[in-house]
Amino acid sequence: MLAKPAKGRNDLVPIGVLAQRTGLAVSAIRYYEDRGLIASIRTSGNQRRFLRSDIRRLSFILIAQRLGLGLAEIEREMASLPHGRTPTVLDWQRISRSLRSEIDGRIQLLTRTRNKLDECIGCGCLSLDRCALYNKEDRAGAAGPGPRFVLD
Amino acid sequence: MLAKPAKGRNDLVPIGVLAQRTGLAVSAIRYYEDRGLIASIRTSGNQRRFLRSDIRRLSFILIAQRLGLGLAEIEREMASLPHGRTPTVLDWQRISRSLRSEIDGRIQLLTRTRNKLDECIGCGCLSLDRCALYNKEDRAGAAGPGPRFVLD
DNA sequence: CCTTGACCTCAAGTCAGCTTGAGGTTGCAT
DNA sequence: ATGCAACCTCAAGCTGACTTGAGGTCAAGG
Repeated sequence: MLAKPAKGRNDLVPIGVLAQRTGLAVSAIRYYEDRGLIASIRTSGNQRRFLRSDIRRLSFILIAQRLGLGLAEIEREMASLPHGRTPTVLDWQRISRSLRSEIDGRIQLLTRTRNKLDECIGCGCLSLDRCALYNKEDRAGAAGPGPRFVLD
Repeated sequence: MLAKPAKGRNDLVPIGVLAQRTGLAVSAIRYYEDRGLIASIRTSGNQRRFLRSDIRRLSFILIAQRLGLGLAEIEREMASLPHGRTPTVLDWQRISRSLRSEIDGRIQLLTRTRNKLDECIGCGCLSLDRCALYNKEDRAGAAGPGPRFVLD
């Protein structure tokens, strides 16, 4: 019994394993599948089986979410990572660079806001017309969409 | 009839004026009133009348939202601004400093994340166990809650 | 054989922060 | 006096990202 039918070299994993490895809830993974973010095949008993590499796909989703991307955006970004292929280093580099510039943008926005707030601290006007902090020009939300908001 | 009932020195304004001055939708202002963020009195005909100073309260809400605070948090912060009193410069300073540290935190978090991402770009591992980007330690969401998400 | 736990589907619920709609009233200018 | 914009209430809907619940199946160990 050295060459077991694919049990020792376990390529296909059930949903619970994915959940455990990623920290996601099972229901969340099913939801991602519905949304088309990951794919599965079914056993004869209709249970999902995922590729081990989907752990990486999920990791990617989690990371991207941390950066404030919504699932739709992630979906777009993921379109380039073929289902069932482990993302190569090159894939990952391309995407991380794109994420990096996302973060950069957010940091800049926040920094600008902070500077304005500093100007404002001495002022106290709170005038929508004059306040540097609140002008229509660059309303662009320091906040992004997010999964569940953990902040404390 | 020199002393008109408070018409010339228009202290009380209808909801539409608030909306126009703040850029908020009328429905949003009513919603805030329901939530207890601002208060109004009614005319004999059951229409809301707000204090002019509520423009400032609303401004404050808008600014705080931009910084990623949720209405509940804002409510808390506002508890110190008595209804119907124009926030003093001191009120505002205290609060803005508190907001400032909020922003600081967010910037730091993002910056840390960016650094980790940089480390990761050369790595490409995407391993949840090893990846600096994704560890349970400081899961704390680069994203915050937000009103409507405007990003582009 | 039986239980336990992991799995399945599908519908509905949750939270935040509003908006939309239906149906009705007020207030101000002409 | 009348017209009409601005106001009112209340209920329901929406987006995003899930969770929860009900009701059922599957696989393995004792």
